[in-house]
Amino acid sequence: MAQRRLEDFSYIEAKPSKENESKALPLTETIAKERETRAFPPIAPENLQPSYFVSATYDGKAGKVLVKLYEPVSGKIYFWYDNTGHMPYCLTNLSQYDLEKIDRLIKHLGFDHFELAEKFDPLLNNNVKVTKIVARDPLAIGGRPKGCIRDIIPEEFPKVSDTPISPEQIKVWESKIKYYQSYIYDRALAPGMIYEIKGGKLILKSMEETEKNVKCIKETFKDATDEELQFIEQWARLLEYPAPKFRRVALDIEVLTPIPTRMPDPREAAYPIFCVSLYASDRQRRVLLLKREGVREGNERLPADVSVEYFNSEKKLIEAVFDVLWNYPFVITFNGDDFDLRYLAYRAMNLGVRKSEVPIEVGRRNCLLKYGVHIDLYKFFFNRSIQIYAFNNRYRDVTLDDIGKALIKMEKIRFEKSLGELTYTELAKYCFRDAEIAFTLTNFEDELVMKLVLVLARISSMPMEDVSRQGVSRWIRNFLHREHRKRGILIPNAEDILAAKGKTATKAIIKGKKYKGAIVVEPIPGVHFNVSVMDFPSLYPSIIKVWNLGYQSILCQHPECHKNLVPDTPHWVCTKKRALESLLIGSLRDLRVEWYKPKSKEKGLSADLRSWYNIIQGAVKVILNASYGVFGADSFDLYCPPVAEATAAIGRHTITQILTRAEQLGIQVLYGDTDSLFLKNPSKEQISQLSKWTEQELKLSLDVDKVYRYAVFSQRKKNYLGVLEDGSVDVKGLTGKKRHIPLFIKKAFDKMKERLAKVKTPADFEQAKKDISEIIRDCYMRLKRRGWENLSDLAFNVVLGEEPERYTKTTPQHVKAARIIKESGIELKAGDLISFVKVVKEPHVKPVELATNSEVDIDKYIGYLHSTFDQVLDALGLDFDEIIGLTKLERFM
DNA sequence: GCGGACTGCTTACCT
DNA sequence: ACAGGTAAGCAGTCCGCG
Repeated sequence: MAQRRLEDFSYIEAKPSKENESKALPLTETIAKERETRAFPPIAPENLQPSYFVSATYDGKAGKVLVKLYEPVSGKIYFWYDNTGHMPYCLTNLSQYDLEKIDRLIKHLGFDHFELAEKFDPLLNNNVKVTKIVARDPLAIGGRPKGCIRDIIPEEFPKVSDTPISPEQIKVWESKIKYYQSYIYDRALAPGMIYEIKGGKLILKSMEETEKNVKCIKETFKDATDEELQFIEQWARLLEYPAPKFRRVALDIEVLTPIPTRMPDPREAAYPIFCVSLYASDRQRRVLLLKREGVREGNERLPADVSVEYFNSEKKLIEAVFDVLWNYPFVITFNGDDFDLRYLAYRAMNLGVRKSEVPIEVGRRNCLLKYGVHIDLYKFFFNRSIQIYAFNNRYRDVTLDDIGKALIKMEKIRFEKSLGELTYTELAKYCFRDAEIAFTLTNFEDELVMKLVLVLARISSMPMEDVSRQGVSRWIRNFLHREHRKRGILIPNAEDILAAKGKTATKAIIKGKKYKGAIVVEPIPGVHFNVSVMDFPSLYPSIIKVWNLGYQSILCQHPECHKNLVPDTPHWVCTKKRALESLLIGSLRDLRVEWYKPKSKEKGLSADLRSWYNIIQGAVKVILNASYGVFGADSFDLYCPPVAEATAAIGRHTITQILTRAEQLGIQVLYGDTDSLFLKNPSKEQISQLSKWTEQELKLSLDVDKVYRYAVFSQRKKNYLGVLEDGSVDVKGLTGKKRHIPLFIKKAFDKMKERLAKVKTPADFEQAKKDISEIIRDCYMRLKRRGWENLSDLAFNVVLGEEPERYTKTTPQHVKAARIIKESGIELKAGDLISFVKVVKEPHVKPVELATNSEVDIDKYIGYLHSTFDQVLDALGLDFDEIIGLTKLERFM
C-alpha cells in the first residue's frame, strides 16, 4: 500500500494539471508583490491585541484555511493561516482495503491518504468504523461538476467489488460541508469571538468579567440537569462576550447608462462609473465625481464635512475607491454582491487594472473582499426571518428607500431628471444620500445590524459574510453540524434520515401540506371587556425541549420507548438519551426567556448593556422561531418530517388540554390560536391556577402576555381588534391593516381605530358608534362625489409573486395591470409592487399612473369599503347599509 | 348567452 | 428554500335554464 501511494504521488508531481499548478503553490509571486506595495497580506503577529474572528475562507493559493481577525483598537484586519496541517476529508463505510481497488480514487490528483476512524452512527445508534478519505484540495471531495471523490466511490466500487453491491449501499458522509466550516468545527473555533495569538496558535481569549456572568447564569438555572447546564453554559459564553465597534465604510456607485430605466450588466461593465460615495464610521465622507464635458456645477448644498473630489480619469477614480476597499475592515453596500462591487471589479479590469490590484473577489453569487468583510445589506434585509422577526415586518419592499424610511426615517433623494442629466452637485447629493442611508442602517440602535450579524455568527459558527447572506435554516444546520463533530457523531445524509424515520402520518387541513398543524379556536363574536391573553412563551421550542424531540430520538431503536407515544400520532420518542436538537434548542429557549429577555428590561443595568441584551434576545428569537419549521422543510439537511409533525401534534394536545382545564375552572375562553388563549374577565386566582396546573402537568410555562381593556371579535379566525390598558390598539388580520388596500380606505379604518382607542367603558360605546358611523358615512360620501385628493389614494398595491409571463393558470388583477405596465417598456420582475386602480371599462384595472379620476369604478370601492368595515361593524351591532343611509328597500335595488 | 355554485389560484395575514 | 391555518377576492369551469 505504502508503495503504491508513493508511485501515485510521483505521478502527480510529474504531470500536474494546469488547474493544480496554481493551486499547489503557496504564496505566489503576485501576493509577494502585493505585500511590498501595501503590506498584503496583513499577517497576524505574535501577541496580536485581542481580535474578533470575523471571517474564514479557504485560500486556494496558500492551500490553507485563512482566518480574518478584526482588531478593534487599530481598526485593522489581520490574517491567520492554518498551521496545524488540517486537511479536507469525507467519510465512507467502505474499508481502506475496498477503497484501494478504486483506481480512479487512488489516482485522483487531489487524493492524499486514508485514515481509520470511529464514529457514532445516530441512525443505527451504535459506533461504526468508517474510513476517512483525506484530500489535498477541498474541491477534490466535491464542488466540481465531474470527477469528485464523493461521486467516484459509488460509481466505481460496484464494478470492482468482489461481492455484488449496489450504489445505495455505499455511503459517503460529510462530503458537502464547506472546507472552512469543517475546519471551524474540527478545531472548535468560534466565529464572532475574541482571539489572541500565542506561540503562533489561535487562542480564545477569556475575560474575567464575562466569565463571572456565565457563572451567574449557570446558577440561575437551578432545575437544569448537568447535561442541560453544559449547553446553557456553552450558549451563554458565546452570547455574553462583548461586541466591538465596527470600523466600516458604506459605498454606493452610479453608472452613466444610455437607458436610465435599465440596470447595466456588471459583467460587461460597458458604461463609465461617474460617481462614487463613501460614508465611513471614522468620519470620512467623500463623493468622487468623474469630470464630463458640459456638465454644470449646480447649486445643491452638501453637508459641510463631505469632501467632493473631481477626477479627470475614471481609472484614477476607481483606484481611489480601491484604496478604501484595501483599508476598511468592513464594507457596507446595498446590493453590492450583484451590482456595486461586481461592476467596480469588471470595470476596473476593462480599464486595464490588473486582477491582483482589484480588492474584490468576484464569486458566482457574491462579491467578497480580499482584505475585509463585505456585508451586502440587500441580502441581509431580504432574509424573511430578519424581516419578520428582527424588524417586526416594519419594512415591506426590500429597497433602500423603503427600509430607510421604515427603520431610520431616511429616504432617497428624488429628481425628475435621469442621473445623466443632473448637475455635479445634484448627482453628488443623490449618490451621497444612498451611502449615508446604507451606513445609517448599520448604525442605528448601537450598531444593531452589525451586532446581530456578529451574534448570529457566534450561534451558527459561521463567518459574518455567510451569516449575513444565508437563511435561518443554514444557521440552524451549522450549529447542529458543529455539535455532531464535537461529539464524534456522524452527520447523517438527508436521504438516510428519511429512510430511517419515514414520513408523516397525519392529514393536513390545507391541500398539499405534509401534516396537520396548529389549532385555531373559534372566536366568540362581540365586544368583550377585560380580556387577558395568556400564552406559552416559545411553545414549539419548549415542546422540543420537554418532549426530547430530535431526529435521533423520534422513532428510536429501543423497544421499551415504544410506549412513549406522541398524542394523535403513531410516533414514539426515546426515553433513554437526550436528542441534540432538544438540548440545543431547549437551552437556547431557556436562556432567552429566563435571562436575556428580563435583562433587556432590567432597570439597574446601563442603557448600553440593556441594548446589547436586547440584540441578543432578538437574535435568539429569530433562531427559535424557525427551530421547529426547519424539520418539516425538505431543503433542510436534517429534514425529519416526524419531528415537525410531533411538535405540532403536541402543540395541539397542549392547547386542547388547557381549553378543558379553563372550562373546569369556570373561565370563558373567547379565542385561541396555536399557543394562546383569550380569557374573558378571569380572576387572579383563576389565572394562577391555570398557570400552576400547566407547569405541573405539562411542564410548560403559561404567562399572561397582555390584558385588553376590551377586544372585538367577529366570527372570523385570525381577525380581531384589541385595545390595551394604555390605549394602544392591536389589529390582527383585519383587511383594514393589510398593506395592499387603498390608502383612502386605510385612512378611514385608522380613524375608526383612533376612535375605538378612546373607549373605556361599555357606556362609552354609544357615542363611539355614532362617531364611527360618521367616519364611514363621510368616506362613503367622498367616494360618491369623487372627492379624493389624489388618485394614488385609491390604488391597490399588490406584490408580483412571479414574473408577469409566468402566471398561466389564472390572470389576477395585479398581473393584468403589470402586463399593461410592461407594454410601456418598463421591466417587471418577481417582488415588484404593482399599483393599480379599479376602473369601469375592461379589463377593469389600470395602472395608477395611466388612470384618470373619471374612469374609476366607484361601486367596486364602495363594496371594498363595506367588506373592510363589516369585519368590525357586526361585532359593534352596526350595519354598513344603514350607516350610509340606504333603506331596506333601497338595498334591494 | 348568462348567472349561480363551485373549485382553484393568489396574496396577505396569524401563530 | 423554516412550518401549517385562515380570509378574501377573483379567475375559470360546469351546469342549468325551454
